[in-house]
Amino acid sequence: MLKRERQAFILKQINLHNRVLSSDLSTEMQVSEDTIRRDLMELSNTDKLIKVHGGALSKSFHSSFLREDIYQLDAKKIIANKALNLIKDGMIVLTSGGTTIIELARILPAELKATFFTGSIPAAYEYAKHPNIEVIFIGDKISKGSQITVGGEAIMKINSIKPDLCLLGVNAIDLSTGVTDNDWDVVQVKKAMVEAASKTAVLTITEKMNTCQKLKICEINQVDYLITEMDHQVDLFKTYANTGIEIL
Amino acid sequence: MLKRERQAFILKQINLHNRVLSSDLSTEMQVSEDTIRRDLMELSNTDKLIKVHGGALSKSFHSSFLREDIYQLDAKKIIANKALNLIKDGMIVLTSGGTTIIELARILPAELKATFFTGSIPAAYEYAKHPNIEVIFIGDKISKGSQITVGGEAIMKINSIKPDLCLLGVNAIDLSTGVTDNDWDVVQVKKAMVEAASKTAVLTITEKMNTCQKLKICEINQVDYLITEMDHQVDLFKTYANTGIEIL
DNA sequence: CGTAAACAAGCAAATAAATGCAAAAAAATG
DNA sequence: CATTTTTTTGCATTTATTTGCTTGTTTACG
Repeated sequence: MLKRERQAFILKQINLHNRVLSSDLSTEMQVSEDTIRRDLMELSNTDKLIKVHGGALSKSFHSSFLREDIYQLDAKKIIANKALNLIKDGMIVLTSGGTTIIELARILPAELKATFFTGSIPAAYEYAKHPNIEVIFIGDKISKGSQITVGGEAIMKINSIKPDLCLLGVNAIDLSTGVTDNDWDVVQVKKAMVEAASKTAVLTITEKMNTCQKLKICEINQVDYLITEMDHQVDLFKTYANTGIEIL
Repeated sequence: MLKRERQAFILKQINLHNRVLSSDLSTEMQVSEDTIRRDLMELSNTDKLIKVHGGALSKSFHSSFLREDIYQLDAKKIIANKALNLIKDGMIVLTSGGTTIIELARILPAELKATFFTGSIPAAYEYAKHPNIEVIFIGDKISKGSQITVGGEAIMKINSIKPDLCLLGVNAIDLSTGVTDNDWDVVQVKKAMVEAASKTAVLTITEKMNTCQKLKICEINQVDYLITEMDHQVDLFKTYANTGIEIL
C-alpha cells in the first residue's frame, strides 16, 4: 500500500467516523503504529485533521460539505446500502439530490461501471469522485435551497433519455396521496424523472412515511421500490406492499 | 512495446485500479523501472495522473473541495479581488472552473445581482450559496479530473448565449502561442466560452505566464483583460499591454 | 503514585528517485 | 543510401524516502 493511499484511507475514515485510533489503523492497514503516527503527523501539519494522543479527530468544522448536521445519518446509510442492490453494471441511472442520495453516491463500490444522470450539484460531485462511473449533469437554472437543477431545459433533457432506474430521495410519501413535495420547480423535475425511468425507487426515512405535502410528484403505483432504514417485514409496510411495491 | 502503448497501458491500469506500482508495471511490461518512472513523470506533467513515491494514483481519486491544499491561495485571493471590478449589476457572466474562479465565487459581494453561467461543479456550488445571483449550470458529461462539463451539448449551449463577460481560469498563457491547456475536451469548451462572450478576462498566477501547453484555446488578441496577483506596472506585462490587453 | 499505552528521536535496512552516461533505435537530413 | 541528429532506454552511482525497531521519555488514568 502506497503512503498516499494510506493517508487517503485515513482521511476517509476520519470523515466517516469523525475519529480514528492509531492502533486500529495500524492493524487495518498492516503497518506499524510508528508509520501511522508519522502519517497523522503529516496530515496534521497540512491541516487535514487534528492529532490527539492515541489517534486523530476530524476538523470538519471548516470543510465545505458538513456531514455532522445531516439528520438521521445512520438511517440514511442503511437506506443507501439497500439501494445498492438495485444498481447493476452497465445501467443508466437517474437520481435526484438530497442527503440520502449523496450517502449512496459515497458508498458506490469502486468496481461498479454505470452511467449516472443527475441535476444535483453535491450528488454530481460525489459521483465524479468515482473511478468507473460516467457522470452526466442535467443543466439549467440551479434552485438555491436544494442545489438542484430546475426548469424547462432540464425537463426536456430528462424527457429525452430512458434510464433503467430512477432513484428518488423524497420528502413525503403516503398511500393515498402518493409522493409529494413542496417546491414547485423541483416537483416538475422529479415528475419528469419518474416518467422517464423504466423503474422508480423511492428512498426515505420512515419518519417521512405517511406524511404528505402540497404538490404531487406521482401516485404510489408509479413507484416500484420503497427503501427505508427499517426491516421490510414491519407492519408499517403491509399496506404499501399490497399495492405491489417491493419493499427493501 | 512502444512508448505510447506503454503509457496508454499505464493509464488504463490507473483507470481500472486507481493506482499503480512502478515495480508491477516494470515486470508486467518487461522494461526497467527507470523507464516506468520516466513515463509516469511525463503523464504527471500533462496532468493525466498523480505521481507518488513508489507509483502513481488516479487523478479523480485525489481531487477535493478542501481549501487547505490550494496552491498559492493568497495570490488567487488577490486575483479574485481584482476580478470583482469587472463584474457589474445585471451582467451575464460565463465562467470556467479552477481554484481561482472558486475563490472569486466565494468573495462575490452579497449585494451583487447578476446571472452566472458555469459548467464547473465546485464553482456552481459556491455561486448557489450567494443570495442574489442566479446560477445556470451548463450540463453534459462531467470530466473527472477537473469537475467540469465537457461535450457537444455543453458547447452548443454556450454557443446559444451571449454573455457580457467570460472569466477564464487558465493554465498557461504566452505572448506568441496565446492561451493554451492540455485537456482536449476542456479546451473545446473554453474555446466556445471565449467565442461566445463579448469580453474575455484571463485569470492566472504569474507563475503560469510565459508558459505554454499542447492545445490552443485562443490567441492573445482575443483576451481583453489579464488579471494576475502582481502590480500591473511590472515589466513582465509590458509586452502584453502593448498588444492592447488591459492588465489589472 | 504506578502502570500501561503512546510518543519522540535516532538508527539501519530496504526501496525509490535523481543523475549522468552510453548503447541502441528511430527519425531526419542531404 | 549514408550519415547526422534526436529519442529512447538501461545501467551504475549517488541521493532521498520510507519504514520498522530500539531506547528513553511523556502522557493518561485508575
